Amino acid sequence: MGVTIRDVARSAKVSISTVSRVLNDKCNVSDDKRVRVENAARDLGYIPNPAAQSLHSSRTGSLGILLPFVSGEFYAEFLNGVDKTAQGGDWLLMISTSHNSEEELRAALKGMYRRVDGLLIMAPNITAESVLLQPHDDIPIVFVNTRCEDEAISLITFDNYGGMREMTRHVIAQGHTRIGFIRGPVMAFDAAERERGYRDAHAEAGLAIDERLIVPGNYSQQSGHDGAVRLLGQRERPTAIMASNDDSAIGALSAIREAGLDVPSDVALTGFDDVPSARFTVPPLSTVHVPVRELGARSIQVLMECIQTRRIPDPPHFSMDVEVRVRAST
Amino acid sequence: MGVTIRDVARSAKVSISTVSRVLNDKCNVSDDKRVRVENAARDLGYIPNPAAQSLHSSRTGSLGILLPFVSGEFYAEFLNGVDKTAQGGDWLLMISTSHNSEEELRAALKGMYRRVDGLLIMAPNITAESVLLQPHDDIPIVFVNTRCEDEAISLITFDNYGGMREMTRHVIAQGHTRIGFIRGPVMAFDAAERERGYRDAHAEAGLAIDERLIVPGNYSQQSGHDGAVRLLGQRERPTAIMASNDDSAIGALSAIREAGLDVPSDVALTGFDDVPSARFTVPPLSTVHVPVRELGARSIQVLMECIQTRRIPDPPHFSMDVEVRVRAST
DNA sequence: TAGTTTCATGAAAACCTTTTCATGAACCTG
DNA sequence: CAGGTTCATGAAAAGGTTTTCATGAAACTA
Repeated sequence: MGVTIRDVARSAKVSISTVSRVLNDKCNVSDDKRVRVENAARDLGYIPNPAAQSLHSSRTGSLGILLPFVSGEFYAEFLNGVDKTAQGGDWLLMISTSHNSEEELRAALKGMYRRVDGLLIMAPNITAESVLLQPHDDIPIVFVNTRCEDEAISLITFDNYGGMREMTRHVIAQGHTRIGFIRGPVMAFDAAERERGYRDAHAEAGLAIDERLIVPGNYSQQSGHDGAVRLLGQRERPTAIMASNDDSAIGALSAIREAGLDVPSDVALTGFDDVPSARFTVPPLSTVHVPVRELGARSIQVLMECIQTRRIPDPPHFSMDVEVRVRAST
Repeated sequence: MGVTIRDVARSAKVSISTVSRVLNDKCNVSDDKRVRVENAARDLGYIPNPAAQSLHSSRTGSLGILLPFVSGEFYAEFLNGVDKTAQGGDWLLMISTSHNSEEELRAALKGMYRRVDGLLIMAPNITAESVLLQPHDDIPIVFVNTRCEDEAISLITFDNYGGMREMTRHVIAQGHTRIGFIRGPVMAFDAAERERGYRDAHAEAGLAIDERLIVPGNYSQQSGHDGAVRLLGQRERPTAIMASNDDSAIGALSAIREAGLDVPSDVALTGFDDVPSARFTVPPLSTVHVPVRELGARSIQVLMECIQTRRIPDPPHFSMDVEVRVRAST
C-alpha cells in the first residue's frame, strides 16, 4: 500500500504532528527535524492521501464542470481555456457531459456531491434557477451561457442576441431581403436568443419575415446541410442563409455547393461562434466571433474567486463581447 | 455543514452501524429499522461523504484521463465516447489536458495520485514505457494511441501506419506520382507512423520520393494551410496533397482554392481521422476513417475491466480498424 | 533566583465511513 | 430443559490527515 505520514515520521524519528507541521505550516519546528522530515518524505516518495485531507478539511481541490452534449470545436476550445486556467490555480477538473435535461443534471449534481469545491455549469436547455431548486451542496456555482434572471446567481455569458442582430443588420445592409435562418436546438436558450436577434433586426429595418424561411436545426453540420437543402428547394429561394452556429453553416455550405450555387454571389452565408475552421472554409465564413477560450478561462477564474472569497462576484452577471467578423461568404 | 450518518442514525433512533448496513449490505436488519433508516435518509437528503468512503475503501469512483493538447473535433468525439461509457459504469471523470512532455505528464500523474482508480493516458509524444518509469500509484493504466512495445502494458490503438499506406496506395492508383505530404507534429508517434505509411506505399509502387514534397505541420488547420501554400509554390508542384489529419487537410483545402486551383481536378487532397466535418467540406474529403468515439468508448471499457478483474486484458494490445473513405476530393 | 513567557514536541481528538467484534435475545435440537 | 445456533444490534477500531491541547525545557524579566 501507499506510504503514509506514519512511515515518514518513523523514518525521520519524529511524531506525525511534526511531519505534518513541516509539510504544511512551516513554522515552529527545529531545523534539525525539518531537514530529517524533508529528506524522509522525499526518499519515501510521500504524497499525502487526498481523501484523508479532504475528510478533515472538507476541501477537495477539484472543480466540477457540467456540460450539455459536447460536440464540435466549440467545446474543445472551451475546455482548453477551462483546463489551462484551472491548472494555473492547481485545481483538478471533474468533467461530466451530456446533461441536457433537468433530470440528467440533477443526477450529475448528486454524483459530484462533496467531490468538488465548486461547479461550472453550462445548461442552455434549462434555467439556472431550476437547477438551484434541486437540493445541492452549498458550494459556489458559476453558470455559463445559461438562462438566468436571478441576480444572486453568478453568470458568465455572451451576447447571443446582440451578435445575431448585428450580423443580421450586416446581411440586410448588403441588400438581402429574403434571408433564410437555420435554427439551433429547440430548447436551447442561446438558440432562441440568436433567433430573436435575427427577428429584431428585421423589424428594425421594416422587413417582414416569411416564416417559411426559418427552418429547424440542432447546431450539427448535418442539420445545417438539411436546413439549407430545404431552404434552397423553396419556390422563391433566399439570397442569404444565416445559420445559428458555424457547424451548421459548414453543413449549409456543402449543401449550397451541391446545388451548384456559389457563395456569396448566389447565396450569402453566415455562421456564429467563429470556431477555428470558420477561417478555412471556402470561402471563409462571415461569422460572429465568440471568444470561446477566454469564455472558459474567465468562467473558471470567476469560480476560483468565488471559492476563495466565499461570495459571488459583483456584478454577478458578466457578458463577454462578441463581434461580427465579415469574411468572404457575404 | 452536511448531514452525516450520525444525523440519520439519531433521526431513525438506531446506531450508525445499522444505518450503514441498511445503505450498503442490505442484510441482517429488521424491517422496522430498515424502513425507519430509509425514511430518515431520504428526508434528510443524506449522501455519504465520498472522502470518508474513499479513505476507508481506498476506492474513489473516479477515472483519470490524461490527454495531450486538445483541439479540434477529434477530441470532442473522443471525449464523447469516453464520457458516455464511463457514465454507464457510474464512474466520474477527472480530466487533465496539455500533457505533451514527460515533465508535464509526471506532474499530472502526481496530481491524480489516490484521486482515481485507473488512468487512461493518450501521450503520442512519449513512450508508454517512459511514463511508467515514473514513480506512480499501482493503479491500472490503459494507454491510447501511444508508442508502446511492452506487452505487459495495456494499449488501445488504431492503425496509423496501415491507414495512411492504404490511402497512399489509393492516391497512387489514381495515377499521381508527385504527392505532397503535410506532416504532423515532430514528436508525435502517430504522425511518424502515418508518414511511414506514406513512404512505404511509395516504395511498394517503386516510386521515388522527392523529399521537398514533405513539409512540416502540426495537425492544425493553419499549419495545413501553410503547408499547402509551400507545396503549391514549388517549381514542379504536386498533383496531390496528403495531409496528416483532417484539420490540416481543411487548411490545405482553403489554400488550394485561394491559389485558384480546383480539387480534385488540379490537386487531389486527402486527410486522416474522418472527423464529422470531413463530409461537409467542398468537395467532401477523402480520408481515413478512424472510429474515434468507439476508440474512447472501448478504452474506458478496457480500463473498467482492468479495475474490476485486477489484471490487464489478454491480449494486452488492441488495434481498432481504420478504413479508407473515398469521397470527391480524389 | 523565582516567576513568567516562549517554544518545540508528542499525544490525542476530530473528520465520516465501513467493518469487525462482542453482547444478548430468540430460536433450535436432542 | 440445557446447551448450542442463529441473528439483530451497538460499540469500537481503522483508515490518514490536520489541529488542538498538554507538557516540559529553555529562554527571558524583575
